Amino acid sequence: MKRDMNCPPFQKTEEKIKEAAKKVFLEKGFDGATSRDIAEAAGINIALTNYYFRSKEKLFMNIFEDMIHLFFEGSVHILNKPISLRDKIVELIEHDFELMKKNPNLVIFIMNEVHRNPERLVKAIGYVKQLHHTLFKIQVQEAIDKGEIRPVNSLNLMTMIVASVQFLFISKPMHMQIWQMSEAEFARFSDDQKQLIIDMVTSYLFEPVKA
Amino acid sequence: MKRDMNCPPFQKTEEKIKEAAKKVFLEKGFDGATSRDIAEAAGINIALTNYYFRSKEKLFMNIFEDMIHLFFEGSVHILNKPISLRDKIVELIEHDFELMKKNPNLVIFIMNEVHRNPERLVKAIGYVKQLHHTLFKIQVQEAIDKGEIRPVNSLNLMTMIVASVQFLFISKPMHMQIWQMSEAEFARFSDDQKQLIIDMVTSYLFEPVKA
DNA sequence: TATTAATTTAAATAACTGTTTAAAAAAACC
DNA sequence: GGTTTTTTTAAACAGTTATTTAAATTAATA
Repeated sequence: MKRDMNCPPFQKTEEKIKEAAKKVFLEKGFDGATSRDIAEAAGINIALTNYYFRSKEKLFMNIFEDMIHLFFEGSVHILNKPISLRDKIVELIEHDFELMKKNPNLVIFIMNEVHRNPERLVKAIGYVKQLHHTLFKIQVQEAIDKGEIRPVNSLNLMTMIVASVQFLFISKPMHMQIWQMSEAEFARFSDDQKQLIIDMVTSYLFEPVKA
Repeated sequence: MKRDMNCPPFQKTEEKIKEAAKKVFLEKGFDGATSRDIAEAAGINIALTNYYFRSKEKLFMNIFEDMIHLFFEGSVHILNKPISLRDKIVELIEHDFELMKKNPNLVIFIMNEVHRNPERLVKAIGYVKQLHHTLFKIQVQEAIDKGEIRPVNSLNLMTMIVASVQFLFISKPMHMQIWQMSEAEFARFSDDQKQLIIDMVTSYLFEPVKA
């Protein structure tokens, strides 16, 4: 007879595997991670990963989709919030920063896996189509028309913003190695960087220029 | 008796292997690339990679060091050129852009391998210590003291610049997928992005602000 | 409690990994 | 031309890979 899917044992192991797999995949990537790595990190038998997820590839895609979701959902939400353009830009930067602080190797993981296998993104993407038409895009165009900000393509602007934030965390290991930074020093450097980004972007856009 | 190391056959195979290995490693990374991949790409027997480079790890490090060198040498040179700060910033951005155009997956390769194994950077780094004291750093400080530019930490400024350029190419596969760009469209988008970076950075630094 | 289903285990699978071997081929040297 | 050295090859190596099997254990059900 069928088993109640809500009882602890089932959920617990499957969740344990997912958590372990997320950790290992984010650290080592798909190619660098082995089924045994994941099983060991989860403290379970190797066969269980395939019992619950059928294959390494399926387990990976499960987590990859979660990560893509985590990567985009917050930003998409903010891009469509009914707030001023200035506030929106600041909120975008600060949200992205917090996301990166909590998940330091989320970006390098996603970028590397998409680089290795772009087709995977197609399977996981779906709702990201919402990026094509956002309130942000409209607001930028309106602000330009009213002469409130300098003329700028909204996609270029958006790329500039996320580049500044996300590259910092992609290059974190390199920065720490080259400049001999501790975690605390990098955190301080990050905060300075965040402030510079906000300052530079808002100044560039909104500050009136001397004739 | 010893063989003349300058005659064609020796150089040719070793160079063939290096070229193939560079291609494969840059595409798939250390974990994703196999000895057989490289041998096949070079059109040679598998045993030859170990005959010439002793191990996959040694072959990788050989190429990794080249790539680190390629990654830094141009920028370090420009950072120390005796030209104006404004010209230097523009030249830095344009040089990095050209480098990325010619080697689209150089940055994601380096960032990912350093992320996977930071100790490797120590072995390959050496001369990058030159980054610590550059003419650029002095110039920024002088310009601040003279009130010619806004006060800004030179490392933060430098990071901002390379982030904008390099992130674009790290995220190239993602951009092309999400926005359904062709290579040509991405190239155009890149150029717009480059112009925005130059415009934003120089405006922010040099433009006098209305009281 | 007996039975049925779900979960976990150890062991084995076949394919693939980096690396080595020993013999063959090519080149260099006298 | 004959000998020695260097280069290339096919084959095998031992270890690891993802995945499967079939048996053992646990939990659920009636």
